[in-house]
Amino acid sequence: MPDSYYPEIRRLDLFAEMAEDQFAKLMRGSYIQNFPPQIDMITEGDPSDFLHILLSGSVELSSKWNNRETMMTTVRPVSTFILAASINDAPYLMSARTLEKSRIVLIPSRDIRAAFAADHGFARAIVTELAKRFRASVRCQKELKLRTSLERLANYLLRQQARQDGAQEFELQLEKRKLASFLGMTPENLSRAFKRLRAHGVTVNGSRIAITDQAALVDFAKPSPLIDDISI
Amino acid sequence: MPDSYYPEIRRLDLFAEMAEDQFAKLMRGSYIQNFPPQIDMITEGDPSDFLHILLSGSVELSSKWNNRETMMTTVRPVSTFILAASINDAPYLMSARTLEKSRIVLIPSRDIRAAFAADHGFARAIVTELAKRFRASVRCQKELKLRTSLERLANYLLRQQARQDGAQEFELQLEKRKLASFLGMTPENLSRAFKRLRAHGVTVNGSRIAITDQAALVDFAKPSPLIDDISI
DNA sequence: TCGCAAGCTTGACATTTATCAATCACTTCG
DNA sequence: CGAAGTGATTGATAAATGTCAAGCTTGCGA
Repeated sequence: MPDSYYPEIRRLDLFAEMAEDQFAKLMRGSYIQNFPPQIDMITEGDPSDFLHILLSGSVELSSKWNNRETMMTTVRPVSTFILAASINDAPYLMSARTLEKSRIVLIPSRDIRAAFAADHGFARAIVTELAKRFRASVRCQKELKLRTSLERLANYLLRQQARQDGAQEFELQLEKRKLASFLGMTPENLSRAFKRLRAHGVTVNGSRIAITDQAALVDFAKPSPLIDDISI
Repeated sequence: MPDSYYPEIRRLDLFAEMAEDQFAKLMRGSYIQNFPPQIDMITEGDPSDFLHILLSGSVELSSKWNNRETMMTTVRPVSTFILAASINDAPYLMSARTLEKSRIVLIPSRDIRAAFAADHGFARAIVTELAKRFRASVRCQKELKLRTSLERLANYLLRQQARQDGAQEFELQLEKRKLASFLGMTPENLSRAFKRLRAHGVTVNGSRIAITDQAALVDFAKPSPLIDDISI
């Protein structure tokens, strides 16, 4: 892999504390690949030979069962994915598909495990990262079990707003059909949910969302730090 | 904590590879407590000062939002819980309550983090454990999003059967109301679901389950290793 | 033994969500 | 420009799930 990508990757929490020589060694064994949009990169159930790092573009992780499919999460740069499978040398639990043209670094899982053994800063970073992701996953479960789809949408909008600097208006980062799948509902139901949120201060125009009555939306959504606050 | 408990704890994957002196040090700073049934030990949102190890009894982890409550999981001996919060020094995402009289070891989170830094075998065990739990959580999410409540129940029964050596008859390990909450449904709905499973080879008598037509149940439940197989 | 409490079940009904079909809006491309 | 395709919306309907109230078991203690 060309050295020019090193700094970008180095900036990730996962690699920030790693010793220089270890990092260089890890990078030397890695590949960089460019994928066009809508390419299936990973199929759930396959063995996990590489840790993936998304440098640019976007990737969705999804799962299937019995002819049904659901989007689990979207990955945005710069971020790793499939860390847990890679660490435990276990099969992927989710499939990955590019949404846009994407540049992706592939680090052999074997090298990751070796670096973990050799570099304590890296080991600590992996633990922190894994613990964070585990907690994110628990939050998702809580949301699915405790909230209706309308409440999930309302809280999703508040989270998106916060991510986009709290602006009153912002763009959805996902196609609506993908958003519906992510929230665990059908596109039709999402469409109706948007309509129902008008009564709680939300105006929709295509992919543009305006929160016209913040207080009303918050009052309805009842966001909780223990579900919605990604920083803890 | 009395030395007599050491071997039991030592047998956990988490501590198996730890150096003897590190392990002894960790244990010296720990407490052991006995809790009666139905005691709230941990409230979600509180800071996580201890890693907990359940030696005997059983504990349920649950979460609340907006006056609704759901059971997330039950912990059975010997097993740790709240590892991720403890590692990341973050607030608990779930509450813990004893189901039965329980004996629990409390290890200060600070000591866990110190041991992690000092003992590489322990660090590796923590990563393996966290990755395993993360994957279990992802599987739960997949199940919630991809399966109806009837399908979740059918697969739950197959998993329980496998855990109890594949016997044709076995006992539910949970009160039905708790099972309903765990599966993300109401007790009434669970009751009706059991009835509907009669058509797929399941007979229920109180908490005793008999799978009278294994093939029919499997055909309906369509268990998948990527959701149901806890060993990968 | 009786009676009560807790959990479970059942029925009737309401709400939520999904499905199917049709239409609309918008983009792409010949 | 106009046709075709894709995604979004809408309406009608069905299925899944929740709610409420009542009745049913069961086990325990007075």
